[in-house]
Amino acid sequence: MVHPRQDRRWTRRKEARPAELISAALDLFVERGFSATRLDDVAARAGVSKGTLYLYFPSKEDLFKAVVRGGIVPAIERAEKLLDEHRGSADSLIRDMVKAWWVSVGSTRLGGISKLMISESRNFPELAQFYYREVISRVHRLVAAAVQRGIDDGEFRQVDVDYVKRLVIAPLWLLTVWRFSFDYCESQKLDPLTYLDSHLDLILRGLENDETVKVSEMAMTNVESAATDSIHMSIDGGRNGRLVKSGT
Amino acid sequence: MVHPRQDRRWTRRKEARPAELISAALDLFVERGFSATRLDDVAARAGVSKGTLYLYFPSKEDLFKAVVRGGIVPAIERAEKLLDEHRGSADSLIRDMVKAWWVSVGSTRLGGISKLMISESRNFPELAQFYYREVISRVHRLVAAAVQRGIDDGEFRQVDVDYVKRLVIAPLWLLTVWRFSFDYCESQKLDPLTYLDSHLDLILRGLENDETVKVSEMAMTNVESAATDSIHMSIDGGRNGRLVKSGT
DNA sequence: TGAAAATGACCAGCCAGTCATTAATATAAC
DNA sequence: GTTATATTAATGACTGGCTGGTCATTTTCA
Repeated sequence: MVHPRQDRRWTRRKEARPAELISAALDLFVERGFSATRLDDVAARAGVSKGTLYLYFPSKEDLFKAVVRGGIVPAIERAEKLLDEHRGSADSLIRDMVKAWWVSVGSTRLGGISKLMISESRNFPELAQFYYREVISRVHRLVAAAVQRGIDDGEFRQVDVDYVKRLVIAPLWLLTVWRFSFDYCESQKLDPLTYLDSHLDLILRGLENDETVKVSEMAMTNVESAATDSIHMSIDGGRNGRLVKSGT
Repeated sequence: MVHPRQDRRWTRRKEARPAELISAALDLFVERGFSATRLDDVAARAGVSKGTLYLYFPSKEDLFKAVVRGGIVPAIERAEKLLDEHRGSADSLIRDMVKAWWVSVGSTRLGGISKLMISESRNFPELAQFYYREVISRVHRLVAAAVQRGIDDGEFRQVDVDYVKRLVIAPLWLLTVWRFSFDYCESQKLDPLTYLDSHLDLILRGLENDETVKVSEMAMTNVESAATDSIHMSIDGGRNGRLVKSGT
């Protein structure tokens, strides 16, 4: 049996094709949007012809689904694992989750998919539902669980997690969308890590189970001191676990 | 001189056309996106033929610019006036601004323009720059000024307004984008006003100039009381001025 | 009756998806 | 090893539908 690659240095074989096509498609979808992406261009970027593309994906929409499935879903699975295994304060859990998101999605090409889905959801409802089911609802569940844990542990005050989960996510969403739309319009660039840090500080401070308020109110009326250990802990928790400021 | 409308009940005359076309275009752009909107449809919705549309707008892109200019810019001007004329805490100023945004943009068709711009920014860079210049940068300036006022007055703690302004805006952005993309995917709808309220509570609490912490720390060490008036005011400010919960 | 406004058939170009054809590779036969 | 044959992979010219934009013609109105 003769080894398959001989005259051509590396005749590309069937197995590699789908991944190459998906990677090329991700680039172009993110760059130009779904409709504006030409399948000829996707094929060309993957080094094949359009006909070949159709050997592996029955339609443009299926190609898109494959892009989402291949990129985002694994990242979510990692985050779900993080939630399960995390030991420590809800504060640090949320910080870790945001950091993980930035490393594996936000700062990469995958970040562009959020924007892509926003853009195309109306015109491709089936795609939107797919994305909602496979991505958004899972992320929501993840964040809600983290916030709920904080409430149960008395670390956060009582809030409606269905709303708060969105408030935790919103700035992340904006960050990716921004990077893929108006970023280049802005002369003075913002630093993503500082931005995420500000967000975490602000929102976690907002969530703090604020015994301190009661203390100060009591102080105003009569009593001079009260148990403040737990507060102090949560305040401290709001300071540590910062994102490391290194890569872009 | 015979009055112009006679046989036809209200023969529409030149002056009304641009506004009618812009309104129809807004509907369709928001609903379908820029590329997917057919000029035939825009014309039909405005009750004219495509040829007529071209009498008033030289191209699809110009029509789009007119839509943005006509809808958003006036709303921003009102907000700028609000900033100038507002007397009171920065807390209530921000609440008022968010409320005004909801009433005149967020809850209306205009909200769809944000999503539209996100979607099309890459394919129409000139449009994106126009929008950035005329809308985004002005909104940023507006919010930054409000936050800065709070800092200057000692109501908010020292924060980097360039980042915080984005954190104030992000949930609003997400809300409109959501309404025009994934809203229908979700069985249990979220109430926009509760959402905005949660956001304001959380972020304004996060911004509070937290003398209380110092007070409690001091209480733990030695001193028994301190000036807490300003804190109390800001805490109170965090409770009043809520959005009225009536219309959708 | 003439000017202004409106029309809609038409064109040119674009692109997702198809398929008859060609190239590459595996298997068989000698 | 080599030739013959079968099978699988890849190609790219083609098509059918669509739509931004045009313009010769018709309608409206002063």
